[in-house]
Amino acid sequence: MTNFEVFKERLNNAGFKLTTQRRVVFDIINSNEGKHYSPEEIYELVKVDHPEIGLATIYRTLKLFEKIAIVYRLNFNDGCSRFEMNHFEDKSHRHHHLVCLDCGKIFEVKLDLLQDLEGYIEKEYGFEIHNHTLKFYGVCNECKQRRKKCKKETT
Amino acid sequence: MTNFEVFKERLNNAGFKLTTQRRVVFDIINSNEGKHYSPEEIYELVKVDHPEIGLATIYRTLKLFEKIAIVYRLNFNDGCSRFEMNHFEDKSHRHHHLVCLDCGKIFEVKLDLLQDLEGYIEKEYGFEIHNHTLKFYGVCNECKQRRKKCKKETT
DNA sequence: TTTTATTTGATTTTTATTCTCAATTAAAAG
DNA sequence: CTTTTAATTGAGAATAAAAATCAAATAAAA
Ligand SMILES: [Zn+2]
Ligand SMILES: [Zn+2]
Ligand SMILES: [Zn+2]
Ligand SMILES: [Zn+2]
Repeated sequence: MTNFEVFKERLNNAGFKLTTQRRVVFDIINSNEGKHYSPEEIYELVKVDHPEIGLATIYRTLKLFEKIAIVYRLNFNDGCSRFEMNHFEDKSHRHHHLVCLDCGKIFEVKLDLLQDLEGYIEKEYGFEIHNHTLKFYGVCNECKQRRKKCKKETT
Repeated sequence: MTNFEVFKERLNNAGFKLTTQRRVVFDIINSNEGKHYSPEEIYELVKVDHPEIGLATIYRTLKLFEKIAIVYRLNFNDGCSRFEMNHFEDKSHRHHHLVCLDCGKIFEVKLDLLQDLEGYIEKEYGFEIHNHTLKFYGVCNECKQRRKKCKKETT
């Protein structure tokens, strides 16, 4: 079952229509693995082939996609929400985010490693975990190298 | 060293003045462990004893506190930032958040348990971790009980 | 006490997101 | 393939959190 088929099915199950607008937004997010687009960015990409589609529709569509679990809404404290595919076909595909405090780049970590913690929480708090988001803030490898180099040059 | 002394020191080191407004906002956040207040909520609490303090000052102060690592900015996707003390005196005090999808309540988990994952990330990605945020979404114990009860009653 | 740069309150401005509503359209029914 | 119907859309207005502005106030250095 392809992502698109899952998408169609979820729309149907929730009683929503498959419109051109929804298909276009889906395609952009689905074909940009690893990107974390804002509504405005998606709007710009949509405009290229579909200048008739309005920004309000982008916002509405993303909200709908979030509701039927087609996308995840991410927050990197940069003044807007960002979105990425929910890779439903592959549970192990969930990932964490590394946010570089220097260059602002976002990296993805495919390994989950939260089983212990989740087990503890479910047992200790009786909290039934459905999902999680984990972000690490720090300095990426590239920026670390650059810092070293600058240090050397000033010595 | 008390939280307040650390607060004064950090203001000083960063070259900022200790004003009444800053002291009042600090006191409210510092004396409300476990709470996650929005700027508006802090504004309401500040008003009780200091109706002369304006909302813009609350926003400015929280931004400053975030910069000098007095507070953390939290995001629970409810339309505003929320803030809590950075418990600097005790590193092990960092905690994760449990967000109940039913009742919206926020719970805190004091256990970190991310050492393995952090070690893996530092080694595998060369990413130097300074901080992290981890949220779990699910159903809290209370809401789980309520669901069970409702199920029984309808049987 | 005087000086000076910082900070503040009040207000306006900005900007992401939502709302409104008439016109359009997907898809169910015939 | 039409007709019907309710959902959806585009354009623009409305909302609301947060930031910017600026003259007046004030902390802290001299
Ligand atoms: Zn991602
Ligand atoms: Zn970097
Ligand atoms: Zn907390
Ligand atoms: Zn609950």
